[in-house]
Order: sequence, then structure tokens, then C-alpha cells
Amino acid sequence: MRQTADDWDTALPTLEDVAREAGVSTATVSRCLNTPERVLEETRNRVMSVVQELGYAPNFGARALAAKRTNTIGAIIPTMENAIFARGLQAFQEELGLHGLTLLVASSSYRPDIEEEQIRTLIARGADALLLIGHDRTQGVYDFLDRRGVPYVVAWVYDPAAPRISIGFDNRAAMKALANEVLRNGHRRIGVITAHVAGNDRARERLEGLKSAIAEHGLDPASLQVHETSYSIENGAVGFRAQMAADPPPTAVMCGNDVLAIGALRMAKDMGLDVPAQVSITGFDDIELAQVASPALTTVHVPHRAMGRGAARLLVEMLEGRPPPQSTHLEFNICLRETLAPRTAG
Amino acid sequence: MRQTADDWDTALPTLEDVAREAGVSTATVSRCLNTPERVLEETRNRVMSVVQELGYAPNFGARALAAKRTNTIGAIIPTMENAIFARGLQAFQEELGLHGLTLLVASSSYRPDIEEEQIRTLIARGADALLLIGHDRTQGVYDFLDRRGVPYVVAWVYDPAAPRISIGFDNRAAMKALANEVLRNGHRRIGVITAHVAGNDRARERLEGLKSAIAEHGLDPASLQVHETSYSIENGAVGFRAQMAADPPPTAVMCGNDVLAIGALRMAKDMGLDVPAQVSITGFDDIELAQVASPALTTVHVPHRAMGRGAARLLVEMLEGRPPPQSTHLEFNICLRETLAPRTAG
DNA sequence: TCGCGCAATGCAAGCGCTTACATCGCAATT
DNA sequence: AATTGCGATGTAAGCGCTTGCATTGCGCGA
Repeated sequence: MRQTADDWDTALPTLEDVAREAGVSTATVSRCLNTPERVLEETRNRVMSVVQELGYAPNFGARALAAKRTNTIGAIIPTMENAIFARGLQAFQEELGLHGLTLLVASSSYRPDIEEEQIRTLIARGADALLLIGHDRTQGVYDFLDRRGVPYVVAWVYDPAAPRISIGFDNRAAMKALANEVLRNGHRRIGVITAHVAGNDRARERLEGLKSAIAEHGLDPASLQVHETSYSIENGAVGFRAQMAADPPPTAVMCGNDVLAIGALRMAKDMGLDVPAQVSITGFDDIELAQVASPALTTVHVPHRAMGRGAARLLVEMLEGRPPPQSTHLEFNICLRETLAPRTAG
Repeated sequence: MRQTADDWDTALPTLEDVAREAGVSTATVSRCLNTPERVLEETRNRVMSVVQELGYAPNFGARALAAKRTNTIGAIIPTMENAIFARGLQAFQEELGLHGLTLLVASSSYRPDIEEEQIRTLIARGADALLLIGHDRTQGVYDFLDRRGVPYVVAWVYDPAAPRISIGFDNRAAMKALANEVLRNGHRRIGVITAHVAGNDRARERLEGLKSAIAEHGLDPASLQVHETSYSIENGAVGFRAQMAADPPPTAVMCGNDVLAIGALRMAKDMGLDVPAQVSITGFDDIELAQVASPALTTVHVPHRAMGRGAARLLVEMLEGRPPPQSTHLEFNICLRETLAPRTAG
């Protein structure tokens, strides 16, 4: 039995060991650790020094079981490889850290089935709350979360009509604003390279915004050449080539994000096309690549860090049991750089 | 009392609820979930259908407490914002997922004190094992980990002499190889922009490799202009300007990573300097930016994904209690692109 | 036919902590 | 001086699950 052991015993010290050594009850030790202000300073000092001496650290499982919380927050993002999510996640984690919370991460590769599985996994791993990207998912997932009373916020989108707390910007308005710039530059044949819109409301909203801008300029949205693919530089390049194969080719190609746009840019260069003199290209997100690319990419700047930080704050509020916070609306920003120019001949 | 409840009761179902409903003991339900092959198929089917029906999901804390493991792996990386770590982490997480493990993440912002705190935090959050970047940390940290019997692997470095299991490449040899290319191009006045080397063995090794190449070419390593800063595009730009302010200025500037190099490249452009005609620039890592930059960056390619995946595999082996695996050595690759050219006048 | 071994299942003891409630002692109040 | 109130601390009941060991029942060999 452990009780008889002298310091020989290799097992990790428990609360009880500390209590015995300090001559107090386990309750007092627990209080020293969790609500120090409720313990006499003298007692606390004695206990803490024993904690030090023994190298005691609380057992996670036991704590989670007894306290019914893990102080762990889950996040399911499409991928960490896109700088926008990495950056948002970094800010999210930093803010969580400020509140004593730790981040549990999973990525879905933009696949709804994997995402659902990951959501269940993170909950099974004890996440107290969740960060989700976008609204698109089955009702079953939301029911599951609600049933279990798990708080969550939806980020990267803002839709006041949605019955969920969210933080983000208006993807539709952003793309519409960018499209208006393109149209103002005289472009009428516009190609689009977008992510698959199924299960991706951000992509869908952007496309909608584009169509609506076009419609308002008296053009037929159906005339839009839409190339649907998945996010990668390579796919951006392939998509661009496909777009330019049309006859006549578009005079501007708008991409669903910067990664695709960078691929398009590279392909344009490979094809010997002058950007923006012969063809304009736009992106979305404003990742570092966008500024560094040459010519620098015209795109829309999205407040990734602010979204991550804000999402963390919302979650913290919800966990503290305060009245449910409001969804937060953030601003985007059109970045006119060098890849958009007035239509010339074509 | 829960017992009397009909489905009205809002509390989550427990193992006991399932057991009662299925007419078996809790032990059997537990076995159905954890070691299904030890339960008669008929029984198992009955139990599983009750599990479905009730929407039962095991309580994480209880499970962790009883089983003494959480199936959660912690990773502490300098930052998620650098694509190299994001990519490695993504691969790491994917591989973990294959083995039913979940990822717990923290970032240290390259600060040893924060890193140590994060290590303790992740352990307190129940991480079964840890992924660490680089060897540099206090003995106290390693003692702590060993005391608690937590397996860990050190990644991003490979040093067969180190008394720890690691997976990575030889930073020193890589930088040395790149420096040899620079020297072969006739450069003799070389500037260096590096990350702070304190607490960062990767940076230190790279610098050492560079010095050793220089020494082998009969030059004095002390003559090297070293600019130490922290990783960011902006700092790369500032560092480059500082380097070029020397009289005479270097004919080649070697950067500790691609992020710094991109900054240097931008500054060169701003200063009206032609790269590589007037000054050569090199990076390290081979992130996407490197290929997309213009001119494309000469750098060394590091197998980030392979490191992440490999690290996960090592950890899995260790967790399964097999004999401690060997450290793994991966290859780097010099990528000669467009920013390195023979020294001209200067 | 009887006993044995083994597979399937049940029993129940924790795992280490938190926390509601009980207890104690002391200072302030009457 | 007796009573009350309150802050500090102790007592002990779980939290929901895993798992070593006990029990049961069945097929098989002798």
C-alpha cells in the first residue's frame, strides 16, 4: 500500500500526500490551489511549500471528473496550412492562454464528414467549448452540441440572421465590393476560380456577392465562367489556365482566396501573360504572400487575428455563464495593389 | 434521483444508464466500447444499439481517471504563424488521428520561459506525450518530464549525440552546404541575418555551419557581419538595410529563415538594388513564399511534413511501450533558384 | 455421467479530486 | 457572561469509468 511508503515510492504525489505532509486536510490543499483567497495566508504558505517540495501536480482526469470541466477549448479548422487559419488560431490560442485555457485542435481538410467526426472527438476529449468555422453543417451536429450544452462560436462569417453566435465579416459584401472595383475598371468578361461551395458557406457567399455585383451592373450572372476546385497554389494555376482557354478569354480572373490567386499569378507568368496589362487577377484574405508576390496582389484584407482573439473572448464569456454575448461584426478592407488594372483592348 | 427519470431528465446518459437499459453490467458496456472482441456479438449489438439510442458518449474525465491516459498528445511550437511549423503540425495531427490520438497545442513565441510554462500546462492538461522543438531547454524541464514518465520527442533537429529521441535534419550541415554555394559564387563579404540564438539551437547550429564553411575557405569567421533579430518579414527588411549600411556592404546576405529572407528581398527592391546582380540573398526552410517570390528565393528545403509525421509515429511507438525507437535522420535539400549569383564587381 | 477448463459476464474497488455541509474557535454584540 | 456570526478548516460523498477477480454456464473428454 502506498500509505506505508517512504519517499522511495516512485508514484507521483497526490493531493493526499501533500495534505498529510502539510498537516491539513485534502480540502484545504485543494482550496490553496483553486481558491487561495479562501485560505489563511500562513496555512497557504505551508501547503504551497510542500507542493513545491514534493513536485506535486494535480491529476488531470481526477480534476476534470470532479470539477466537470477541463479548461480546454476545441477548435476545428479546415487546415492549419493556410496562413489565415494558422494566424487566427495563433491569436485564438494566445487569448485563451490569458484566461487559463488550453487549445485542442483538429483539422477537417474542408470535409464535412471529417469535421463532424472531429467535433465529436474533441467533445469526447473533454473540450468545454468549441470554435467552428462557418455555419455549414448538418442540424444533427448542432443538436448534438446543444444536447450536451457545449458552448460554441462560429467564426469567419457574420450573418445576423443565423441562430448562432458568430464572429466574422460579411463574405458576400466583401467579394461584392471587390467585384465592383473590377467592374469599375471596365472588365466585363470575368472568370472565377473558387473553392468547392458545398459545405463551405464562405466560398458560397463570396460567389454570391460576385454574382450580385455583376447583376447590378446589368450583366448576366450566368455568363460568369466559374471554375470550382480545392484550395492550393497548384489548383489556382490549373484553374487559371482553364479560364484562359475560353474564347474569348476573361480579362479579369477573380479567385476565392489568395492561395488560388498566387497560383493563377504564377501560371500567368508561365504563360507569358502580363499581369495586369493583359489580364487582371484578384485574391481574397490578404495573406503575407499577397504583399510579397510580384506584382503585389489586389485582394481583400480580412481581420484574422481579430477574429481569433474575439472568438476566444466570446467563448470565455459563455463559459463564465454570463448572458449569451452578441455576434460580432468585423470589417474587411479592399487592398488595391498591382494586379488589377483597367481593361485594355480585349 | 436520476434513477427514476424517464427521458425527461436532461442530464447526459452515463455508462450505468446504458447498462441498465441493455440489461447488462457496466463492465460489459465498458468492454463493448474498449475491447469489443471480448464480448459476445449478440450482447454487443444490443449494447451498441442502446448506446445509439441514448446518444451516450463517455465522460472524458472519468475515463482519463480510471484508465490513466487521455489519448491526447501535446505539442509546443514556437509559433503557428510560420508556415513551416503549421505544416509540420498539420502532418503531425493527421498522423496522430490515424492512431486515435488528439492534438493539444501551445506556442511559445520562441521564449524559453513561456515554453517551460506551456510544457507544464500541457502535462497538467493530461497530455500523454509531448512534441518539442529543438533541444535547448533547462535540465529542470527534462527532469520534470522524466520524473513523470512522459514520453517526448525532439523535432526539427538531429543530433545523434543528444541523449534524447529526436527527428530532424542537420541544421549545421544544411547551412554549411548553402554557404559553400555562396562561397563558390565568389562571395567573400557575407552578411547574416539570424534569429536570436539564445535558446534556439536550430538558429545557433545554422550560424555555426556558416562559420565553419567560411573558416574552411580560409576566411576569418569573426569577420562575418551578424545581425540578430526575431523572425518576421519586417525584421528581415530592417536587418537587410542595416547590413547594407556597412562600408563596404556585403555582396551576399544569408538569412536564418525564409521569412527574414523575404523581408530582405523586399527591402532590396525598395532600395533599388538588383537581386542577384548587385547582391545575393538566401533563405532557409523553403516555405511557399520562397518559390513565389520574385526573384525566386535560393534556400534549403526542409522536410517539414515528414518531420511532423515521423514525430507522431515515434510517439505512438513509445506510447505503446515498445522498446524506445531510434532517432530519425532526415535529409535537407539545397534549392538553387534565382537570388544567388556570382559576385560581380564589389 | 461427472468434472474440468474456458469464455462471457458480473461485482465492486478504486482512480484523485472538488465541494456541500458540518464543525470549530474567536471576536463582536447585547 | 452568554449569544451570535463568520471565517477557516475538516469530513466525506460522490464524479463516471476501468479492470482484477469472482462467478456462471457450457462444451468436451474420460
